[in-house]
Amino acid sequence: MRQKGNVTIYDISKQLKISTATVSRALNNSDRVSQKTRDLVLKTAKELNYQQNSLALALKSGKTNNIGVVVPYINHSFFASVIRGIEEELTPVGYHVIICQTHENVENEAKQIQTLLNTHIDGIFMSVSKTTQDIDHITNILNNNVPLIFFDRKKEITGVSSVTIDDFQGGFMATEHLIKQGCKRIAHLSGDLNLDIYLKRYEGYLDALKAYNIPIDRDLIIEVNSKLESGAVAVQQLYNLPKKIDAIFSSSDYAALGAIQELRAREVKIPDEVCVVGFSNEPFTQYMEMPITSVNQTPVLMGKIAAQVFLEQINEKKRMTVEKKVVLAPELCIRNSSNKSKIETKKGKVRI
Amino acid sequence: MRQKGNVTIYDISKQLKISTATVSRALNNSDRVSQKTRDLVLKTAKELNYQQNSLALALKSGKTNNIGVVVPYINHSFFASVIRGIEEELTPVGYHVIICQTHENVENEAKQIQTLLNTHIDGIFMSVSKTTQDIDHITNILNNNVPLIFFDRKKEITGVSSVTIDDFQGGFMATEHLIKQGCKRIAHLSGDLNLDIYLKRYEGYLDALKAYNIPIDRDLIIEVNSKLESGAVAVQQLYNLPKKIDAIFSSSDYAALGAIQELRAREVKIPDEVCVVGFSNEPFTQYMEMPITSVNQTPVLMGKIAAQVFLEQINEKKRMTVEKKVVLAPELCIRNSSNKSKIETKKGKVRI
DNA sequence: TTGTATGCGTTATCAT
DNA sequence: ATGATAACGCATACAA
Repeated sequence: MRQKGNVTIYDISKQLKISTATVSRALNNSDRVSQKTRDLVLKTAKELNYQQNSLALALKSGKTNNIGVVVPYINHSFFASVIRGIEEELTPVGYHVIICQTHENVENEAKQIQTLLNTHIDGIFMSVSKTTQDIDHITNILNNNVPLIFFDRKKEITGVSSVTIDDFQGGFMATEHLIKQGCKRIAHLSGDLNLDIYLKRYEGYLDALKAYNIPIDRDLIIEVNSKLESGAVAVQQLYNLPKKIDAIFSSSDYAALGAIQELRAREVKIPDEVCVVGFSNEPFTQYMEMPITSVNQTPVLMGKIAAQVFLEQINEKKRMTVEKKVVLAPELCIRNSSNKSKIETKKGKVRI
Repeated sequence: MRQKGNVTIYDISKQLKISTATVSRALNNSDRVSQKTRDLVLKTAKELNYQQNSLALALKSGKTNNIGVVVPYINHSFFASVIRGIEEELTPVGYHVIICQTHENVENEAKQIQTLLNTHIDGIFMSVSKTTQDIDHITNILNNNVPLIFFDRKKEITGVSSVTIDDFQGGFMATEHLIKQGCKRIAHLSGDLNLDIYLKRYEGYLDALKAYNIPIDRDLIIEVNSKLESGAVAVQQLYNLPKKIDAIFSSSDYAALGAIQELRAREVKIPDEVCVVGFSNEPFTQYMEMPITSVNQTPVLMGKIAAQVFLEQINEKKRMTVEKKVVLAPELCIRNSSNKSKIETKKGKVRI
């Protein structure tokens, strides 16, 4: 008794007086059906408007054609753009993208992963939460034999592929740019150094200073969060120092903006007296009256590459562990907040 | 032969030497099991780390606990925030959120809906694409007996619930605010008037002018798209008119920003000579050096309400058609671009 | 209170 | 080339 009116291979087999097995074979382009029956099946399938029931297929094959994406917040510009990239790459090949938020909380992260595994997704893309130290819930993904791809924020786990940008290079490029603008006392607003991305940007900053023989002054390095206020507070702190700064490289666009607001309140001329560079290329950086120089992480591309890595991985999966680390080139978008001499956007180099 | 190592109710039944039916009943809190067996089942289920196979359940019940969200672009601030709201409301009750993009293209929209229906989602949330005229692919959702909730951009279809903001009120509030600032020649940058939301904002604008006995000047009404350039072009056009304007109400924040840039290029003082109000409360509006007054659509709330409407709907579903239209109150965020006299944010009223 | 048997829609194995 | 049937894991109508 068909209640939902959905037509199945059984309906086709009944109408054609053949077995469901033959119908299935015809539908799946098996070479073990005569051309004649195949045509007949295809024809009546179209007539009856047959749609394969993906649920039955999923139960049988264990493959749902769903993938999960786990991020801190889905409406943060960066993550939303990565997800866009993933969707655009995976939808055309038949996948559906399930999104989950962790709110930067490990417990949520673990719970989301658990429910994803329970619905038998075919893969998980994730950017770990800031509070994630313990990784049992992540290795659990691998134990379930589900492909895992990190993007941006990752943990070092063997057998897990990742797509990130070269944060070191980003930090280096930003700092080098400031140096070439003639800046000598360059402050750095770093993020939480327990997170790899912020550590790398910080190291890039240090390395650029060394490369140009500029002494490192620990007083100029301040840890902030990604809030406007903390950028403002940092500037206050910097202006309590005896010697003035002439540039700020911030690991966060929001902190950079807060810093700019505080500088302006102190009537400091930007970029003439102080140049400012942010990180992430948040949409607002380009819309300001004084657009903010920032490092573009090319999030949509990052999502697309992550999707491609996933597709490669499930194809190659012949009982062997595949691990691929893609490192995208950051792109320095030079804007008025640091541009004394009208230079153009600089691109870094890709490493794979 | 368990290949995936996944434990099933069969494993439990075998170990306990009882039937799978009893195990199933115990697991589902049926009252037709003795307390003793129930405890035993629950205990061994925990020991064996039993996880219900949601795929089998889905095949059996026809309910997947997945819902689909169809939007033009997932990384546009407004849509991303609505999705966030949906996720936060639905995840706690066991749903997964699948996202799909249409790129403002009807064919994509139809295709996305089709594949969603094919995976048997339990509901669809959507904001229609700008190019959508024909709605057969949308009514098709209802034919499949799948609950549909519109948010923001909707079509008039009986039996379909929707959550929107009161765009008319938003347009009215914005215009009234400008009038109270002393503005008399208020231009309006409208969006595509085929879309309901833009039409309503436009009507709110007209109504406010009438209410305050300000003559309507057709020359001051210009249709733009949501790009910066079109806002700038509109200003050029407005400044070709013999009489000067003293305010702009734009249905788009982007057009408003473009207008501001052009005004500034012409050295027009904002807000003293011209006040500007946008719509959508895009993040950048508050981060500018001169923050832009805008109408907040409270997108996260919109998503949460939409989710709640969905949950009500599937509960009440006793063969009757449920249709609920929720209209949220817009919130005028008054900022420097229109604030000659330091007023605070105004809230509208909710209609249900 | 518990067990047996069936169906959800498909594919795969084995037989014919 | 085609058919019969088991299996995927679960819930439930019906029996006992």
